[in-house]
Amino acid sequence: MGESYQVPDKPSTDGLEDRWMGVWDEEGTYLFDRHATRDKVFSIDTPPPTVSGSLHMGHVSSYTHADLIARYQRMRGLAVFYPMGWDDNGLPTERRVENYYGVRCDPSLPYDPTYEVPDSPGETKTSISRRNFVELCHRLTAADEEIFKDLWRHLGISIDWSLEYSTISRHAQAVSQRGFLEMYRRGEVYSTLAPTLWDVDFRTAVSQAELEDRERPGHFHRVRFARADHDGVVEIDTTRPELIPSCVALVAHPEDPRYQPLFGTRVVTPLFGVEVPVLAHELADPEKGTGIAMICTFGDTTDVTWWRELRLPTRTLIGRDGRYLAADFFSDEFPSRTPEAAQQLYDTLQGRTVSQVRTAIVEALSASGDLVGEPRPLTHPVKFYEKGERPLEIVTSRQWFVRTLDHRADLLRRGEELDWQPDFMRHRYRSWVEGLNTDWNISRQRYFGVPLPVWYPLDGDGEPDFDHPLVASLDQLPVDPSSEPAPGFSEAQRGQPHGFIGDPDVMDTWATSSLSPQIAGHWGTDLFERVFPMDLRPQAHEIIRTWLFSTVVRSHFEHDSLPFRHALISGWVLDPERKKMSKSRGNVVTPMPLLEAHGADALRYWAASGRPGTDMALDEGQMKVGRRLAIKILNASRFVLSRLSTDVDLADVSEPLDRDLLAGVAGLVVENTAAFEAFDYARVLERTEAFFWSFCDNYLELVKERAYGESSSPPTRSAQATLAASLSALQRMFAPFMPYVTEEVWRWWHDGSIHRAAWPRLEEFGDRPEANGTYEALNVVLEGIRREKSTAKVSQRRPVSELVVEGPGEFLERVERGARDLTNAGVILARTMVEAPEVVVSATLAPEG
RNA sequence: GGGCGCUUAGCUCAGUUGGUUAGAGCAGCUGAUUUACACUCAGCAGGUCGGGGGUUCGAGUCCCUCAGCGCCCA
Repeated sequence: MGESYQVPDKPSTDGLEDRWMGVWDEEGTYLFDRHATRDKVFSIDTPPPTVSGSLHMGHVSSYTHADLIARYQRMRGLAVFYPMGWDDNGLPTERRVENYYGVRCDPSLPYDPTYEVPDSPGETKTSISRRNFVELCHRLTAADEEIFKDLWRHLGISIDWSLEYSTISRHAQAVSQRGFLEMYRRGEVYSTLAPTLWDVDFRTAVSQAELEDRERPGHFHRVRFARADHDGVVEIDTTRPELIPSCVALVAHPEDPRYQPLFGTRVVTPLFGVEVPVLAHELADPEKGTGIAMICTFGDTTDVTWWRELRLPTRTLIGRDGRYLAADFFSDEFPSRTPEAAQQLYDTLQGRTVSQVRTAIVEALSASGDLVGEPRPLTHPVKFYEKGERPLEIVTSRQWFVRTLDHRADLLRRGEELDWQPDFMRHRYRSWVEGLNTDWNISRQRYFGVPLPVWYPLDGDGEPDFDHPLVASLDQLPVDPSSEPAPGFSEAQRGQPHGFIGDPDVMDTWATSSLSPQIAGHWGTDLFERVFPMDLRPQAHEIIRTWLFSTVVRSHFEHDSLPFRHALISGWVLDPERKKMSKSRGNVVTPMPLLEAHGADALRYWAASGRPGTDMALDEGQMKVGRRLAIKILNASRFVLSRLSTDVDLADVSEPLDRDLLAGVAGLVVENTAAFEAFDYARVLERTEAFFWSFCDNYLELVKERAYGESSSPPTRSAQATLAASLSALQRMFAPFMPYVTEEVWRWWHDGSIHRAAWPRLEEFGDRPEANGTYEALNVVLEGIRREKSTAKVSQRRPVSELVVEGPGEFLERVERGARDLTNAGVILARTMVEAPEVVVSATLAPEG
């Protein structure tokens, strides 16, 4: 035999991560080939994580899943476009900056170039200018991004870091603003003054996608309205008596016989004496309360629907800070029959919060006798901003909207077109699109975001003309309308009659991240044509209605296509007791300590057991198993390679056992390839691992003497060639899962990275060996021998003085074909084969000594 | 209220189109021991596949129904 490979004496998993991470950087292992044509590219629309959030095990799991696919496709020979973005713009960052530095943004303050950040946040928040605030946002997110990047790199996520971007970068801003302008040009966005869901603490509009219902305790109050022209009263039930002064009508179902006589008549609101009509509408629920409800402007989204469809007046009470505004009960807006009393009461309410007013009104209703009975407690769903702490109010404000409702049918069709992994996730998308009830509000009254690239002309009185916005030109992007003048104007004309004002708002963060393919792919360049539509969108299921939906919307408008072909949806990581991890439960596990304790390959092993769409429990036991597998790969590779000739030849594979083993490997390759194509990475790992463990415990035990005997006889060469071919394929099939240990063992006998090596193909195995049952038959006999020895509590090396194998003729033939290896592995001194219908193995053990 | 998913060994999960006696890993128990690996190896034990009903020669798998858990939408 020729020379053998140089392998370490005592291989270890320690230090593999630092070594190979550096080598991959130096060698550019994961760099995208920018010259590859679209058919040779596999492109991934990587989720840009919110860097202001904390790192959690969900990141480890979800990004590992995507990386498994990326590594597989790279080994298939495709140029993998795998960028990384950071979502750093938006409210989460602002909130983190406010808490981290103890500051608050006050846009009315001038920029202070000498501003120094305090060492620690003070008791009360310091007000700083918008520009100072934005600078702090940049500073903190830059630091946060380094922490995230460190985890991704250690985990071995095979990102091409030259493609890194962030959603607040100038490039992303330019793309985002261009996307807006293109939609504006085509009439897909519009601005309007409309009732809008509003968070009174963050003082910004929020979109339907950011809502969540929370069960909250409340009370039903039965309130008496007097009929305007007759004696008698109408009783309504409401959970929001504080809105009585903004009541504009009562409403009941048109079919409801109790209220049909009242339709068209008028009633008078209690306490405030305002006359309002009684109207009919299908959305009134006869089952709820007394079956007749008050419509206020605005208590909830149903009020908005009624207000719009019944063309009711607006009586605004709640301001953007959640406190009661001034109201004039002597004016036409609040036409009161008893203005003095109404005004007197209302003046005590002005400036107070919603909950304070509720208490006051209930007291007043009680005193006036308009409250019927006691308030009845109930639990009901209340709409909250998902990041908010107080119920949303509805305020009237000017906002930019993307037209989604008009395109519902097209968007549903896009959802059907998309390949969902797992398939049932398509229901999430469908039910969301079917339930859309407002267009997508993309403007936010916040600071750290992409500005709307829009100005408004001022008339002679200095009033803005919102219906004729001035829009930026494409070549000036990115643009900040609050510091740059509108096209055709000078900065001196800002705020002047016949001048302009800039739109003060920024875009919703999803309005930017919905363009992640265009940002990462550099829309407008040849790169974009090479990567779009993306092949894969990996993401978590809770952002189907936000990120996935909004990306589909933008791509549908802009490119008349889906933004990606396959959506790979990850489940959640639950704590070891299968409870959802949350800060309030205090059961959140951060990845870095686990990564240090078990190693990246081990964490990836655990993550890879989570199938798409399935929640998985955090399981350190699985990580330990993963680490053991990594060590086994190391040791087995060392054993095989340390005495393996460097000039083996597959044509030398002649022994039936070897041919059978190779047939098994070839079958595994076929299965694994099909499973990976179906995104079933978990099955690939499971099967490869099972095969590999048997390979170590059975095949290696059977052939070690033959393979590493002194001679270079045909049986020895056959075993060596088989070992080389099978080890090579197994290492490569493990490579996507355990990038570090496989790189280590691969480099013992190859130049270049295993992660650039070819995924195993059937053709590698020469003349396609066919299974002949030898391996299986020998394993059955070995198992019988081992059982005898184990039962006798003796060493597995104890010789068998007499082995009797009974079984069908075909079985005995198979055993006979591997008799030499069996004799070596089982230490068999004598053997008898007996033809029989059932397989029975009995071994007489030699005496000790 | 509508929808989706899950329920298999103590734990975490496989189980492909219905087909021998339902599998794996971990944990448990019993052993082995020095040249690949103690981060090892061998063996053993452990399940009326959530309940009920149905289709079928045959059901963990298909249908109906009930229950529990989780989630999505309204």
